[in-house]
Amino acid sequence: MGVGVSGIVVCHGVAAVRERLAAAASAVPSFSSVRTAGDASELLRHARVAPPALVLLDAHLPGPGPIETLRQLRQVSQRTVVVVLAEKGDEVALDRAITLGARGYLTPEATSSDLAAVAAHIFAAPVVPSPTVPVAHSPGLRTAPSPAGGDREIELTKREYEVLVGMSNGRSNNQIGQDLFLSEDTIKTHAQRLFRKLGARDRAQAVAIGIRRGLIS
Amino acid sequence: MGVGVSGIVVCHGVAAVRERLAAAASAVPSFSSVRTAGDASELLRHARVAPPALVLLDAHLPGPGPIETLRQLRQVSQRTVVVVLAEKGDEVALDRAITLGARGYLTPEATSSDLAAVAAHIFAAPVVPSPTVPVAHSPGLRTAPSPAGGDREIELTKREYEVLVGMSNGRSNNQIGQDLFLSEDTIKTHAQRLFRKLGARDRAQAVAIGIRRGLIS
DNA sequence: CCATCCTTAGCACGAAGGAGTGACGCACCC
DNA sequence: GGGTGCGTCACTCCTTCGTGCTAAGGATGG
Repeated sequence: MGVGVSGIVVCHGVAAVRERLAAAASAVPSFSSVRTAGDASELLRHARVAPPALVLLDAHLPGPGPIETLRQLRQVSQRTVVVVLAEKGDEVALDRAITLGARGYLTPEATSSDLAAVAAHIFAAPVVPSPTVPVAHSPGLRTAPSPAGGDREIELTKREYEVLVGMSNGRSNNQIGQDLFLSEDTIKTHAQRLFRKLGARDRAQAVAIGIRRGLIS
Repeated sequence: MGVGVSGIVVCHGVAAVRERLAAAASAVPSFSSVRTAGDASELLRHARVAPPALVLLDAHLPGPGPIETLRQLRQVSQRTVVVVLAEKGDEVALDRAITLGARGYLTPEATSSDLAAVAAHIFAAPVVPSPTVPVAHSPGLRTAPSPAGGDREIELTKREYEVLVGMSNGRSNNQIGQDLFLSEDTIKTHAQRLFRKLGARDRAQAVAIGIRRGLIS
């Protein structure tokens, strides 16, 4: 039985293909909230507004191309599953897409049952320990080494970590400085290095990245 | 065999008890980074700087008292396991502490082996699916309904959710406005209500709370 | 119909945040 | 010895954020 998949974006340069696939997707019972995008920027806007669970991505997308699009999509929506729309012979684009995290491919002629089959395969629920027994109520320290991964490891210094923790608790730079017996300017310096390391533009994104990567909890 | 527990804070009003317990904790092989606190504010400072895995908390803490302290600690460090230090007869304080998330109690005379036993019990690793098989590499949509919990559910409106997602991606209010075809001022309004609902002081904390509660990923 | 909520939007204001730069001490390592 | 990275602090400059207030339209539901 199919797992519910909420949030699908069909991204294809050709309106006819796009609409046909969207209709096919809407016909899948376990799918909900199907949207369409005609180019990369539209897809990214969708992703920023409401990260989709599944994206069907045109292998011959106009503009930046599917590879760059995939890369940008990854930055915005890490957990989104991407399936590339390509013809059988299109090995090159496909390989590069896979290395960037695409989870498979479909031909643009895919039917509803094709989509359902792919989704059932990809979204097959991994076995998860039941949280019913009291023991599992435990917060569980370090259950898995690192749920994230993918990119290279980021190592924070002690100070950077402490500053990041403070940020995640809604403390101002000044307050963090008081917590650590440091001046606010010093916190700003650490914050700046922290942002560079994490690739964050501000503290909100830094916290998001930090939690997603398991640097803080 | 004991799971490694890194970050222990012994918080007790009496220096002698505190030090003795800290020494006992340091003697446990699987424990590392043992710190002490003489009152609530010291404990909270420790927690803000580096969230501990385990806190031994005096049931008769001076000042705000252990209940209020526990409540504040919960806000700063959600995953920290708290064990209350109380005498056998102290049912009242104990009950209230348990409702606030304390995981058990010890007498102030606890020895190293007591601590080790408690830790082994509490930090017993829950069964976790091995991430070695390729299937488990799946991002896994909605594997568990909500890993967090505890407090009451927070319901965000569509707009609030979208704004929160934007924040977590490091977008400015102005940029979020462009993503949603809204004015920056409108984003501010949504942000304000978002902060209220989440109990956040700024966007960084809002993102932290949002992710921890599973509102966003 | 009225109450309530969501949504949108504006304005003003002080408080933070973030970029950039420079500087000094310290530890480590080649 | 010199390079590198970390930690600390200061200073400027500009941008952004967060808050308070007000207001109005639409949807919903009793």
